[in-house]
Amino acid sequence: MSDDIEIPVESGPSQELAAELDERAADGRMPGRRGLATRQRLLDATAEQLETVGYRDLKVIDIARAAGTSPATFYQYFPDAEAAVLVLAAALTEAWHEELEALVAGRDWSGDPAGAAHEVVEGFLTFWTDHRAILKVLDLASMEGDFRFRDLRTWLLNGATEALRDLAATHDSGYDPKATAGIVVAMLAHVANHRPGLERWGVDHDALVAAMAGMLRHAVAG
Amino acid sequence: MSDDIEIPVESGPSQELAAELDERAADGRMPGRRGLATRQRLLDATAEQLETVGYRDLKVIDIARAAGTSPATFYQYFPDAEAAVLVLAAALTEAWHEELEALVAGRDWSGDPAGAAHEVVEGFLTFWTDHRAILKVLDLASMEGDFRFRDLRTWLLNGATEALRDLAATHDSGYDPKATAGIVVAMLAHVANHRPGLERWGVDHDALVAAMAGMLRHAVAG
Amino acid sequence: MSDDIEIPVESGPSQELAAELDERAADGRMPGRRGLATRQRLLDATAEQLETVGYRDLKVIDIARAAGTSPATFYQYFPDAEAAVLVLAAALTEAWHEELEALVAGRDWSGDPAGAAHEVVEGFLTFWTDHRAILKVLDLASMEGDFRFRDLRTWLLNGATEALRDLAATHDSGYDPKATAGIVVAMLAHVANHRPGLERWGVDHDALVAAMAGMLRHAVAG
Amino acid sequence: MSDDIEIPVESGPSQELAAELDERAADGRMPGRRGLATRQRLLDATAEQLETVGYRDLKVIDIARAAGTSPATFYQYFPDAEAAVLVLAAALTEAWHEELEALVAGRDWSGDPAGAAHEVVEGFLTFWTDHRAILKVLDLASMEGDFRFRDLRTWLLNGATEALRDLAATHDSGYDPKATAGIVVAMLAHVANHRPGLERWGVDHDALVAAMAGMLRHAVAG
DNA sequence: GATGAATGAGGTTTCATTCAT
DNA sequence: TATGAATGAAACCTCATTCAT
Repeated sequence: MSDDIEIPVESGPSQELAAELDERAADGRMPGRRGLATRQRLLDATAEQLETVGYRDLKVIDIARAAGTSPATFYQYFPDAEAAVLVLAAALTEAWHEELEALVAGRDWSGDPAGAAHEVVEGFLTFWTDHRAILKVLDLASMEGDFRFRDLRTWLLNGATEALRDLAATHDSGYDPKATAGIVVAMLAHVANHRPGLERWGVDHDALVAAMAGMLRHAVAG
Repeated sequence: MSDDIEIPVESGPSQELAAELDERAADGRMPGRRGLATRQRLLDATAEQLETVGYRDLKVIDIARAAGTSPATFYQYFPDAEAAVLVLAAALTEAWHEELEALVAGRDWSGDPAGAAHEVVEGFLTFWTDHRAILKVLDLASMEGDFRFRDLRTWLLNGATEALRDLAATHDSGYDPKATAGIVVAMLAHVANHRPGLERWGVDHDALVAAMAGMLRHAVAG
Repeated sequence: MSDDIEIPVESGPSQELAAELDERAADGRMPGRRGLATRQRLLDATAEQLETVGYRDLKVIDIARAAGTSPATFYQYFPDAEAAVLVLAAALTEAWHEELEALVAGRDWSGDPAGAAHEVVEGFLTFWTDHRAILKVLDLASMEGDFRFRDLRTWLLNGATEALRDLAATHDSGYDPKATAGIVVAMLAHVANHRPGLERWGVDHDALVAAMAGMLRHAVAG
Repeated sequence: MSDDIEIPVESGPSQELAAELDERAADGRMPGRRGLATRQRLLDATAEQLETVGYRDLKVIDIARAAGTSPATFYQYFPDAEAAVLVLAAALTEAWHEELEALVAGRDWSGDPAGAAHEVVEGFLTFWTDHRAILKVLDLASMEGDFRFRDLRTWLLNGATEALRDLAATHDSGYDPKATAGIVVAMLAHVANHRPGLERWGVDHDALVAAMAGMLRHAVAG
């Protein structure tokens, strides 16, 4: 283990992000009620575009159209399309960081480990599916080394991962609990991303969940 | 289980791809030695761009420049940038399909299951790291539902996945062997993609490999 | 000489300008105390922008921000950015027309022509340097044929030029006194504009002033 | 005098300019015959625009239209409109640097100083009028501190200015010959720029030339 | 009086793509 | 075979300007 090089994500995403996430308009002023509503419509439209056309083809002009405004208005609230995505990702992180932690930590692992594992897997897959558009961006941008997105991703998953690590640490498997936790989350994330492919290949949902729950339980609960 | 809707990937990538992959030039003729060399330079340049700028920013103009030619020449050999990527992906699939199968199947699972699992994990991570640029595209495009890339990805991993499934089937874990195999591959792939992130988070390579090997062994060899 | 086509600038800038210079707000009403203060802040901000970014990049949005207001407020007082510049230029003209005349006329040319010439040159350079931002606009717009700015420029310099002409007329140099006066002012203006360049080229301030004073004295005082 | 801080313009415009002036296209390659012709058409169109609409309103789209091409083509040859202007200015400098020097140095100053002065003034005014559009940019940009343009301007006028300095140095006026030369050139330049204004004010061409020639002669030839 | 908010309009810039050589 | 050259098309982005509050 090398805890010493661990980055401090316990306190939330980095300070640098703050500047990119604040709600001020292009002229530096804080928008009023109406402005914030427009901003929100633009964010909704961005999410919508992300689901329909993907990150690669995200265009300011399309977001604006979908929001019922003009590109000029978009630029009042965000410097570019990526900034809006970043806000969405931050909002997702904010909203789900603790929920995901609770998804793992709030289970009866000692009384019903199989049930706990099952619930975690189902909960995780549901979460991932519900938000796959943004999570895809988070994944992709992280892979490409974008610090802002990677920090958000780390923070989003951090609570759950640490809860899994703590669980894994309670029994001696002979493996690094941290590594185990990381791997489990990776497994869940990747399966969630590629579920359609797996199903097409002939693996149905229940079998998938059962097998993952089994692996999860074995890994963290012995 | 629904083996009945399983798509026939055993025989290699779909026929539709063939048209996109052939080596004929824009005028329908088969290029000669010199033409093929140019085509290859363009492919190499495409791979290079994929590594440096990523899929999202892949541009014909940059590929051509990197290959020391002009865009016009590029269009002699490929209809667009994606087509070149497709060729690269197909070549990777072609070259590694059996290697990956052998990576799994060619191990002494009964004699030294721990060693076998370890070798599979290491081999897989190495493979993925060496080709991460193209594999990233394969992943991304698969996630976005592109059939051509998804078929290639399936075919690339098919040998290994089936070998894992067969292994898993030899002992009764109570779980669907196919699901198990799919999950194991997913785990390997995702960890490979996010290795830098995991290491930054404080998990070093050896611990990661050990934990994955443990999970792999438990999943497919009991 | 063609005094007959001479335009009558003796009485101040043209009537046409009046409309552009009045202090009424966009709605035609005369602003009150608070409104005039805002207007003045906008003028100050315009001058500030002129000094920092120049005429070419003057933008209503920047003026408003620098004044601590919004563009909408700017349009309450001026139809566009140029109008504010015009007001600044007119104010400069108003304030300096007589001062510049006195700078020339109020000297002891018969008793101490060398001293008088020296004082005129120094005074002129100082004036020009202090107001170079607006004078640059006056120059540029005049060169581009804008009547409003050219009339202001003419009126600004008129008193001084005529005083020089009168001086030149008192002795017979054989040259047109008016031409002489115009040339002298041109020399002063251009040197003032390009002082940094001349100094970089290796001519220091004192040498410059001395030489100009010499030429000025010879031209107008024989 | 402070020759020690004199910048070395004897060898032509700075090296940095070279990069901005070379004829390579946007892709870094050297255009062929046809490409260079197009480039030249764009330069001509730029000069034309400069004369009709001025520097402040120079637009790539207008240049392209005037050249009978599209903006995209413009960007093949220049990074922006200013770059084209810079090329024009450099070409003017290149073409006239020696001519202007000869205009001063190639006169019979000892035999017919009045005639020499007259010819210099007339030649200078003609030159300036013929190229006023670009010279205006050179002046303006120099005043705004743009090194590239200022270096070009210095180099353009350098030959003539030094010739004037040498002349001034041959008789003891008591003034710095360099300052005198700089002032004379300033006078010529400014009068040339504002000739229409002076004529409107009632000074006709001949009187202007005569008076300037007189001043010039007195300043440099005693 | 002041200004939040919205946007039409228009120039900038980049690229994929074509075609004649 | 290769490519110089040109450009349509489309997105980006910025501002001047307006209007309702």
